[in-house]
Amino acid sequence: MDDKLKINQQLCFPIYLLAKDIIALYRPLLNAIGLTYPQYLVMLVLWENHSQTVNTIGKKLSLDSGTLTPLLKRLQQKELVIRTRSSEDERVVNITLTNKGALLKNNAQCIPEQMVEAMNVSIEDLTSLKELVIKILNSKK
Amino acid sequence: MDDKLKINQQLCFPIYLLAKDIIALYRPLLNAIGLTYPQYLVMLVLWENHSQTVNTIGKKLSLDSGTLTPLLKRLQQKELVIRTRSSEDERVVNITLTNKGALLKNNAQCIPEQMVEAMNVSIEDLTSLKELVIKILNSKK
DNA sequence: CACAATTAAATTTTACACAATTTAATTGTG
DNA sequence: CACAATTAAATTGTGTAAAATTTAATTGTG
Repeated sequence: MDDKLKINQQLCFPIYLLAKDIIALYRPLLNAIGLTYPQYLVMLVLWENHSQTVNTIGKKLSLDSGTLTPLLKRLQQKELVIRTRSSEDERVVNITLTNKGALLKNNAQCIPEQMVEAMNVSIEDLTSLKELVIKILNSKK
Repeated sequence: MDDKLKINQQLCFPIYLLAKDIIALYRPLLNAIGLTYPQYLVMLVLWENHSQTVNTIGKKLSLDSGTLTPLLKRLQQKELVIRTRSSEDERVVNITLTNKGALLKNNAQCIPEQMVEAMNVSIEDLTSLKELVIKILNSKK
């Protein structure tokens, strides 16, 4: 009789732990450039596309305005982004990288490599993990 | 020239998304029994062992007192647990299931099965994901 | 054109999560 | 025994997350 409610029987608990562990590994690396993990995600999105609406950023990261509005205000305080209301549609807020924000990308270049090293796992395992996770993410309607 | 800082190149972003998605799938199921996901984890640990110290629970779930103290006070308000100082060591707080807390396990029995269905993924994929994640979790020193 | 419906952010509330500090109790060593 | 070091929780502060509500602007239909 195996108890399906045993913590080590749970399928989701390891993923919850891994997600927290990964963010903990990022923390010292991101701390060096003054970002938190969610802030880093926003910056990644902006480094790919200099100026985007709050809505667009939210869709790419699955975050809503309740999370993004204060986060973006913190990035603005750090002078990494500028927030401006769209003139075509006053409801829309455009987030644009400052020069400082764009230049921060240089300091972030080493992070992916440092993370692979910090995780102490083979590229093969990382790759199959990523593919499996993406497959499962896509399996939802 | 692939840009290692592209969001879809990141290995950790899919895991971050999956962890959030899983908690989102749990939410309606756990809402039915009045728990959040971290509260559910604490209850899982207590259903396996009726009475444990805050410290023990924290080690099992990788959560510190800053998170657990208020969470456990909420479980106490719901009359699912009792918090008592140990008489042998006054620094230690014992968390004990109430009758109500123990009985809640019956209402939770169906959740693992409902989750597998909600995730809409084959058992094979879930199993290999879990094993890979555990392997990676263990690969740290 | 009017006005209901929709949309985009912001705000509010509740609840983690973690770092750092504080408080109180216990333990180890001289 | 004394007292520094350690340990366990609690507290404080900062920063996500998500649900629900609010505000303001825009769009669609009669």
